Amino acid sequence: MGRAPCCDKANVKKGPWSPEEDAKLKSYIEKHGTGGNWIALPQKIGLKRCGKSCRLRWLNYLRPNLKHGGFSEEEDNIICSLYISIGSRWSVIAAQLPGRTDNDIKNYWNTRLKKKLLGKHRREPRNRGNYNVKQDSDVNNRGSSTEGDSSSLSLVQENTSSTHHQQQQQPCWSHNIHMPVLPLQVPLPYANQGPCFNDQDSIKKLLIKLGGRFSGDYYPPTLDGLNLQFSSDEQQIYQEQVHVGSSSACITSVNNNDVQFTQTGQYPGADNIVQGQGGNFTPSFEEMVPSSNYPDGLEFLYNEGIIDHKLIDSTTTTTTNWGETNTPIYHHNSLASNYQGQGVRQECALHEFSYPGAQ
DNA sequence: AACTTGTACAACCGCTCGGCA
DNA sequence: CTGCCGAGCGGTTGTACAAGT
Repeated sequence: MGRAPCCDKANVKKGPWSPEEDAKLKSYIEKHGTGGNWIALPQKIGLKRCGKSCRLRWLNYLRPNLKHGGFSEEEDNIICSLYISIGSRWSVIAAQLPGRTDNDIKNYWNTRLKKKLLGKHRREPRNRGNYNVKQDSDVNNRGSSTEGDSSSLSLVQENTSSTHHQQQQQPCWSHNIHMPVLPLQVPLPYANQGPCFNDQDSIKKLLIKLGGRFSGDYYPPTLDGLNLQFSSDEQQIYQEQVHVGSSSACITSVNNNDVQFTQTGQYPGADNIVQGQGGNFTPSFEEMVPSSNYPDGLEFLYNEGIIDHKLIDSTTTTTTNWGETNTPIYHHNSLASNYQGQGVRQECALHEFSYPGAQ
Protein backbone atom coordinates (compact mmCIF):
# COMPACT_ATOMS: atom_id res chain seq x y z
CA MET A 1 0.00 0.00 0.00
CA GLY A 2 2.19 2.74 -1.26
CA ARG A 3 1.25 6.30 -1.56
CA ALA A 4 -0.23 7.32 -4.87
CA PRO A 5 2.27 9.14 -7.05
CA CYS A 6 1.83 12.87 -7.28
CA CYS A 7 1.90 12.73 -11.04
CA ASP A 8 1.99 10.34 -13.94
CA LYS A 9 5.61 9.37 -13.91
CA ALA A 10 5.43 8.04 -17.43
CA ASN A 11 4.34 11.32 -18.91
CA VAL A 12 6.59 13.75 -17.13
CA LYS A 13 9.98 14.85 -18.21
CA LYS A 14 12.85 14.40 -15.83
CA GLY A 15 16.33 15.69 -15.71
CA PRO A 16 17.78 19.10 -16.36
CA TRP A 17 15.50 21.94 -17.30
CA SER A 18 15.81 23.54 -20.70
CA PRO A 19 15.91 27.32 -21.06
CA GLU A 20 12.51 27.14 -22.73
CA GLU A 21 11.01 25.34 -19.79
CA ASP A 22 12.59 27.81 -17.43
CA ALA A 23 11.19 30.71 -19.41
CA LYS A 24 7.71 29.23 -19.48
CA LEU A 25 7.64 28.58 -15.78
CA LYS A 26 9.16 31.87 -14.82
CA SER A 27 6.93 34.01 -16.98
CA TYR A 28 3.82 32.22 -15.85
CA ILE A 29 4.59 32.51 -12.17
CA GLU A 30 5.60 36.12 -12.52
CA LYS A 31 2.29 36.87 -14.18
CA HIS A 32 -0.07 34.64 -12.30
CA GLY A 33 1.74 33.36 -9.28
CA THR A 34 1.74 29.72 -8.38
CA GLY A 35 -1.97 29.67 -7.80
CA GLY A 36 -1.37 27.74 -4.67
CA ASN A 37 -1.34 24.49 -6.53
CA TRP A 38 1.94 23.22 -7.84
CA ILE A 39 0.44 19.98 -9.04
CA ALA A 40 -1.88 21.74 -11.45
CA LEU A 41 0.68 24.28 -12.56
CA PRO A 42 2.52 22.28 -15.21
CA GLN A 43 -0.72 21.47 -17.01
CA LYS A 44 -1.67 25.11 -17.06
CA ILE A 45 1.64 26.09 -18.55
CA GLY A 46 1.91 23.13 -20.85
CA LEU A 47 5.01 21.73 -19.22
CA LYS A 48 5.54 18.02 -19.07
CA ARG A 49 6.95 18.27 -15.62
CA CYS A 50 5.92 17.08 -12.22
CA GLY A 51 4.48 19.81 -10.02
CA LYS A 52 7.08 19.08 -7.43
CA SER A 53 9.76 19.52 -10.00
CA CYS A 54 8.30 22.88 -11.00
CA ARG A 55 8.18 24.00 -7.43
CA LEU A 56 11.76 22.98 -6.85
CA ARG A 57 12.96 24.65 -10.01
CA TRP A 58 11.23 27.87 -9.09
CA LEU A 59 12.31 27.93 -5.50
CA ASN A 60 15.88 26.88 -6.06
CA TYR A 61 16.73 28.48 -9.32
CA LEU A 62 14.23 30.78 -11.00
CA ARG A 63 12.99 32.75 -8.04
CA PRO A 64 14.14 36.36 -8.08
CA ASN A 65 16.92 37.62 -5.86
CA LEU A 66 18.59 34.28 -5.51
CA LYS A 67 22.30 34.11 -4.98
CA HIS A 68 24.27 31.21 -6.32
CA GLY A 69 27.62 30.15 -4.99
CA GLY A 70 30.13 32.55 -3.56
CA PHE A 71 29.35 31.95 0.07
CA SER A 72 31.02 34.47 2.28
CA GLU A 73 32.90 33.69 5.45
CA GLU A 74 30.11 35.26 7.39
CA GLU A 75 27.62 33.00 5.74
CA ASP A 76 29.87 30.04 6.47
CA ASN A 77 29.87 30.94 10.09
CA ILE A 78 26.16 31.48 10.25
CA ILE A 79 25.58 28.12 8.65
CA CYS A 80 27.95 26.46 11.07
CA SER A 81 26.46 28.08 14.11
CA LEU A 82 22.93 27.31 13.08
CA TYR A 83 23.81 23.76 12.18
CA ILE A 84 25.27 23.37 15.61
CA SER A 85 22.15 24.79 17.10
CA ILE A 86 19.37 23.18 15.18
CA GLY A 87 20.94 20.54 13.03
CA SER A 88 20.11 19.93 9.42
CA ARG A 89 17.03 22.04 9.26
CA TRP A 90 18.07 23.65 6.07
CA SER A 91 14.93 25.59 5.49
CA VAL A 92 15.33 27.28 8.84
CA ILE A 93 18.96 28.01 8.15
CA ALA A 94 18.09 29.31 4.72
CA ALA A 95 15.61 31.69 6.28
CA GLN A 96 18.54 33.38 7.97
CA LEU A 97 20.45 33.85 4.76
CA PRO A 98 18.60 36.04 2.30
CA GLY A 99 18.92 34.89 -1.25
CA ARG A 100 19.97 31.41 -0.28
CA THR A 101 17.86 28.32 -0.66
CA ASP A 102 17.75 25.35 1.60
CA ASN A 103 18.97 23.18 -1.22
CA ASP A 104 21.86 25.49 -1.87
CA ILE A 105 22.91 25.54 1.74
CA LYS A 106 22.49 21.83 2.09
CA ASN A 107 24.66 21.20 -0.94
CA TYR A 108 27.19 23.71 0.22
CA TRP A 109 27.38 22.12 3.62
CA ASN A 110 27.65 18.60 2.30
CA THR A 111 30.14 19.29 -0.42
CA ARG A 112 32.34 21.98 1.00
CA LEU A 113 31.75 23.24 4.46
CA LYS A 114 31.62 19.88 6.15
CA LYS A 115 34.58 18.62 4.24
CA LYS A 116 36.46 21.77 4.97
CA LEU A 117 36.07 21.10 8.64
CA LEU A 118 35.89 17.36 8.71
CA GLY A 119 38.67 16.89 6.23
CA LYS A 120 40.95 18.90 8.42
CA HIS A 121 39.69 16.99 11.35
CA ARG A 122 40.72 13.72 9.83
CA ARG A 123 44.01 14.78 8.47
CA GLU A 124 45.44 16.42 11.49
CA PRO A 125 47.42 14.41 13.99
CA ARG A 126 45.73 14.20 17.30
CA ASN A 127 47.00 14.46 20.82
CA ARG A 128 50.59 14.79 19.91
CA GLY A 129 51.21 17.82 21.91
CA ASN A 130 50.85 21.41 20.89
CA TYR A 131 49.98 22.13 17.37
CA ASN A 132 48.16 24.68 15.42
CA VAL A 133 45.52 24.08 12.87
CA LYS A 134 44.35 26.59 10.40
CA GLN A 135 41.37 26.03 8.20
CA ASP A 136 42.81 27.87 5.31
CA SER A 137 44.55 25.24 3.31
CA ASP A 138 41.89 22.83 2.40
CA VAL A 139 42.34 21.18 -0.92
CA ASN A 140 38.66 21.11 -1.53
CA ASN A 141 38.56 24.79 -2.00
CA ARG A 142 39.14 26.15 -5.38
CA GLY A 143 40.02 29.63 -4.44
CA SER A 144 36.50 30.89 -4.19
CA SER A 145 36.65 31.68 -0.56
CA THR A 146 38.71 34.15 1.32
CA GLU A 147 40.38 31.83 3.63
CA GLY A 148 42.93 32.43 6.24
CA ASP A 149 41.74 35.81 7.25
CA SER A 150 40.74 36.70 10.71
CA SER A 151 37.17 35.71 10.23
CA SER A 152 37.67 32.25 8.93
CA LEU A 153 37.02 29.17 10.92
CA SER A 154 40.29 28.78 12.63
CA LEU A 155 41.41 26.95 15.61
CA VAL A 156 44.46 26.35 17.60
CA GLN A 157 45.01 23.39 19.77
CA GLU A 158 47.43 24.22 22.44
CA ASN A 159 47.20 21.79 25.22
CA THR A 160 46.64 18.12 25.05
CA SER A 161 47.32 17.10 28.54
CA SER A 162 44.81 14.75 29.90
CA THR A 163 44.42 12.76 32.99
CA HIS A 164 41.93 10.38 31.59
CA HIS A 165 42.24 7.09 29.96
CA GLN A 166 40.63 8.56 26.90
CA GLN A 167 43.55 10.79 26.31
CA GLN A 168 43.38 9.89 22.70
CA GLN A 169 40.17 11.80 22.35
CA GLN A 170 40.75 14.42 24.92
CA PRO A 171 40.27 17.71 23.22
CA CYS A 172 41.85 20.83 24.49
CA TRP A 173 39.79 23.85 23.79
CA SER A 174 41.63 26.99 23.28
CA HIS A 175 40.53 28.95 20.34
CA ASN A 176 37.27 30.17 19.30
CA ILE A 177 35.01 30.01 16.40
CA HIS A 178 34.45 33.37 14.89
CA MET A 179 30.80 33.84 15.03
CA PRO A 180 29.03 36.80 13.58
CA VAL A 181 26.18 38.52 15.23
CA LEU A 182 23.15 36.74 14.05
CA PRO A 183 20.08 38.87 13.83
CA LEU A 184 17.28 36.42 13.58
CA GLN A 185 14.74 37.47 11.08
CA VAL A 186 12.05 34.91 11.39
CA PRO A 187 10.66 32.72 14.07
CA LEU A 188 12.37 29.43 14.28
CA PRO A 189 9.75 26.81 14.58
CA TYR A 190 12.18 24.07 15.29
CA ALA A 191 14.52 26.00 17.46
CA ASN A 192 13.15 24.35 20.51
CA GLN A 193 13.82 20.94 19.21
CA GLY A 194 17.39 20.63 18.26
CA PRO A 195 18.61 17.20 17.57
CA CYS A 196 16.37 15.30 19.85
CA PHE A 197 17.49 11.96 21.05
CA ASN A 198 15.04 11.31 23.69
CA ASP A 199 14.88 7.60 23.88
CA GLN A 200 17.19 4.70 23.73
CA ASP A 201 16.20 3.79 20.22
CA SER A 202 17.18 7.20 19.03
CA ILE A 203 20.48 7.00 20.77
CA LYS A 204 21.20 3.62 19.39
CA LYS A 205 20.25 4.62 15.88
CA LEU A 206 22.39 7.65 16.19
CA LEU A 207 25.38 5.72 17.35
CA ILE A 208 24.98 3.19 14.61
CA LYS A 209 24.51 5.89 12.06
CA LEU A 210 27.56 7.72 13.18
CA GLY A 211 29.47 4.56 13.18
CA GLY A 212 28.95 4.32 9.49
CA ARG A 213 29.77 7.89 8.88
CA PHE A 214 33.08 8.17 10.56
CA SER A 215 35.98 5.97 10.26
CA GLY A 216 39.61 6.32 10.70
CA ASP A 217 42.27 6.49 13.24
CA TYR A 218 40.34 6.89 16.39
CA TYR A 219 39.48 4.48 19.05
CA PRO A 220 35.92 3.37 19.00
CA PRO A 221 33.85 4.90 21.70
CA THR A 222 32.89 2.80 24.55
CA LEU A 223 29.34 2.35 25.52
CA ASP A 224 30.28 2.34 29.13
CA GLY A 225 28.45 4.90 31.07
CA LEU A 226 25.68 5.34 28.58
CA ASN A 227 23.50 2.69 30.04
CA LEU A 228 22.09 2.00 26.66
CA GLN A 229 20.55 -1.34 26.39
CA PHE A 230 21.65 -2.75 23.11
CA SER A 231 20.49 -6.03 21.86
CA SER A 232 23.26 -8.32 20.83
CA ASP A 233 22.53 -7.61 17.19
CA GLU A 234 22.53 -3.89 17.71
CA GLN A 235 25.69 -4.07 19.68
CA GLN A 236 27.33 -6.07 16.97
CA ILE A 237 26.26 -3.60 14.31
CA TYR A 238 27.50 -0.79 16.43
CA GLN A 239 30.82 -2.38 17.17
CA GLU A 240 31.31 -3.32 13.58
CA GLN A 241 30.65 0.15 12.34
CA VAL A 242 31.92 2.47 14.95
CA HIS A 243 35.52 3.35 14.57
CA VAL A 244 35.39 6.78 15.90
CA GLY A 245 36.88 8.75 18.68
CA SER A 246 33.78 10.71 19.03
CA SER A 247 30.19 10.24 18.25
CA SER A 248 26.66 11.07 18.97
CA ALA A 249 25.28 13.69 21.17
CA CYS A 250 26.55 15.02 24.42
CA ILE A 251 25.26 12.24 26.49
CA THR A 252 26.01 12.26 30.11
CA SER A 253 23.79 9.50 30.90
CA VAL A 254 22.81 8.50 34.27
CA ASN A 255 20.32 5.81 34.56
CA ASN A 256 18.00 3.77 32.52
CA ASN A 257 15.56 6.54 32.00
CA ASP A 258 17.52 9.68 32.10
CA VAL A 259 20.17 10.84 29.81
CA GLN A 260 21.62 14.22 30.18
CA PHE A 261 23.31 16.59 27.88
CA THR A 262 25.68 19.32 28.55
CA GLN A 263 26.58 21.90 26.07
CA THR A 264 27.77 25.40 26.17
CA GLY A 265 29.33 28.05 24.12
CA GLN A 266 29.54 31.76 23.86
CA TYR A 267 27.81 33.55 21.13
CA PRO A 268 29.46 36.63 19.85
CA GLY A 269 26.61 38.98 19.46
CA ALA A 270 26.42 40.57 22.82
CA ASP A 271 22.93 41.74 22.21
CA ASN A 272 21.86 38.28 21.45
CA ILE A 273 23.38 36.58 24.38
CA VAL A 274 21.01 35.03 26.74
CA GLN A 275 22.77 33.64 29.67
CA GLY A 276 22.05 30.08 30.39
CA GLN A 277 21.85 28.32 33.62
CA GLY A 278 23.93 25.56 34.83
CA GLY A 279 27.24 24.46 36.09
CA ASN A 280 30.69 23.65 35.02
CA PHE A 281 31.67 21.49 32.18
CA THR A 282 32.15 19.03 34.85
CA PRO A 283 34.57 16.22 35.25
CA SER A 284 31.56 14.01 35.19
CA PHE A 285 31.03 14.96 31.64
CA GLU A 286 34.53 13.98 30.77
CA GLU A 287 34.13 10.81 32.66
CA MET A 288 30.73 9.90 31.48
CA VAL A 289 31.31 10.73 27.89
CA PRO A 290 34.59 9.01 27.49
CA SER A 291 34.70 9.37 23.79
CA SER A 292 33.27 12.80 23.59
CA ASN A 293 29.84 12.17 22.35
CA TYR A 294 28.89 15.14 20.31
CA PRO A 295 26.10 16.06 18.03
CA ASP A 296 25.46 14.19 14.90
CA GLY A 297 28.31 14.82 12.56
CA LEU A 298 29.75 17.64 14.57
CA GLU A 299 32.32 15.93 16.62
CA PHE A 300 35.05 17.55 14.68
CA LEU A 301 33.87 20.95 15.71
CA TYR A 302 34.55 20.02 19.26
CA ASN A 303 37.61 17.99 18.76
CA GLU A 304 39.17 20.71 16.73
CA GLY A 305 38.30 23.30 19.26
CA ILE A 306 35.97 25.14 16.95
CA ILE A 307 33.61 25.06 19.82
CA ASP A 308 35.55 26.31 22.73
CA HIS A 309 35.03 24.35 25.87
CA LYS A 310 37.30 26.57 27.83
CA LEU A 311 34.53 29.04 27.81
CA ILE A 312 32.26 26.79 29.68
CA ASP A 313 31.66 28.14 33.07
CA SER A 314 29.35 27.70 35.93
CA THR A 315 26.56 29.61 34.31
CA THR A 316 26.11 27.80 31.12
CA THR A 317 25.53 24.15 31.50
CA THR A 318 22.14 22.66 31.55
CA THR A 319 20.87 19.21 31.39
CA THR A 320 18.10 17.53 29.60
CA ASN A 321 16.18 14.70 30.95
CA TRP A 322 15.26 12.44 28.12
CA GLY A 323 12.93 10.44 30.18
CA GLU A 324 10.61 13.31 30.73
CA THR A 325 10.33 15.41 27.70
CA ASN A 326 11.35 16.26 24.23
CA THR A 327 13.34 19.03 25.64
CA PRO A 328 15.79 20.49 23.22
CA ILE A 329 19.34 19.54 23.54
CA TYR A 330 21.30 22.02 21.54
CA HIS A 331 20.32 25.55 21.42
CA HIS A 332 21.72 28.64 20.08
CA ASN A 333 21.41 31.44 22.53
CA SER A 334 19.57 33.62 20.16
CA LEU A 335 17.46 30.79 18.94
CA ALA A 336 16.50 29.91 22.41
CA SER A 337 15.77 33.48 23.32
CA ASN A 338 13.81 33.87 20.19
CA TYR A 339 11.53 31.14 21.19
CA GLN A 340 10.93 32.18 24.69
CA GLY A 341 7.50 33.40 25.42
CA GLN A 342 5.94 30.81 23.22
CA GLY A 343 5.39 28.34 25.92
CA VAL A 344 8.35 26.34 24.97
CA ARG A 345 10.31 24.81 27.70
CA GLN A 346 13.71 26.35 27.69
CA GLU A 347 15.73 24.18 29.94
CA CYS A 348 18.19 23.79 27.23
CA ALA A 349 21.87 23.89 27.02
CA LEU A 350 22.79 27.22 25.65
CA HIS A 351 25.70 27.65 23.42
CA GLU A 352 28.13 30.37 23.97
CA PHE A 353 30.58 30.98 21.26
CA SER A 354 33.43 33.23 21.89
CA TYR A 355 34.05 35.82 19.31
CA PRO A 356 37.57 37.07 19.38
CA GLY A 357 36.88 39.74 16.86
CA ALA A 358 34.14 41.28 18.88
CA GLN A 359 35.31 44.18 20.92
C1' DA B 1 44.97 12.81 -25.89
C1' DA B 2 42.53 9.55 -23.31
C1' DC B 3 41.08 7.94 -19.21
C1' DT B 4 40.13 8.19 -14.23
C1' DT B 5 38.93 10.50 -10.19
C1' DG B 6 37.05 14.20 -7.58
C1' DT B 7 33.91 18.04 -6.97
C1' DA B 8 29.87 20.91 -7.28
C1' DC B 9 25.37 21.44 -8.06
C1' DA B 10 20.80 20.37 -9.93
C1' DA B 11 17.21 17.41 -9.48
C1' DC B 12 14.68 13.50 -7.71
C1' DC B 13 12.61 10.54 -4.11
C1' DG B 14 10.10 9.54 -0.30
C1' DC B 15 8.58 10.95 3.96
C1' DT B 16 6.10 14.09 7.27
C1' DC B 17 3.08 17.72 8.27
C1' DG B 18 -0.93 20.41 8.03
C1' DG B 19 -5.23 21.90 5.89
C1' DC B 20 -9.56 20.46 4.62
C1' DA B 21 -13.69 17.80 3.60
C1' DC C 1 -12.13 11.79 14.24
C1' DT C 2 -10.35 10.14 10.05
C1' DG C 3 -8.53 9.95 5.60
C1' DC C 4 -7.00 12.36 1.54
C1' DC C 5 -4.03 15.40 -0.73
C1' DG C 6 -0.71 18.99 -1.61
C1' DA C 7 3.25 21.49 0.21
C1' DG C 8 7.45 21.33 2.19
C1' DC C 9 11.54 19.20 3.81
C1' DG C 10 15.82 16.52 4.05
C1' DG C 11 18.47 12.75 2.17
C1' DT C 12 20.21 10.87 -1.86
C1' DT C 13 21.34 10.37 -6.66
C1' DG C 14 22.64 11.91 -11.27
C1' DT C 15 25.37 14.57 -14.20
C1' DA C 16 28.54 17.89 -15.95
C1' DC C 17 32.89 19.55 -15.54
C1' DA C 18 37.58 20.20 -13.71
C1' DA C 19 41.76 18.25 -12.20
C1' DG C 20 44.96 14.66 -12.07
C1' DT C 21 47.49 10.71 -14.09
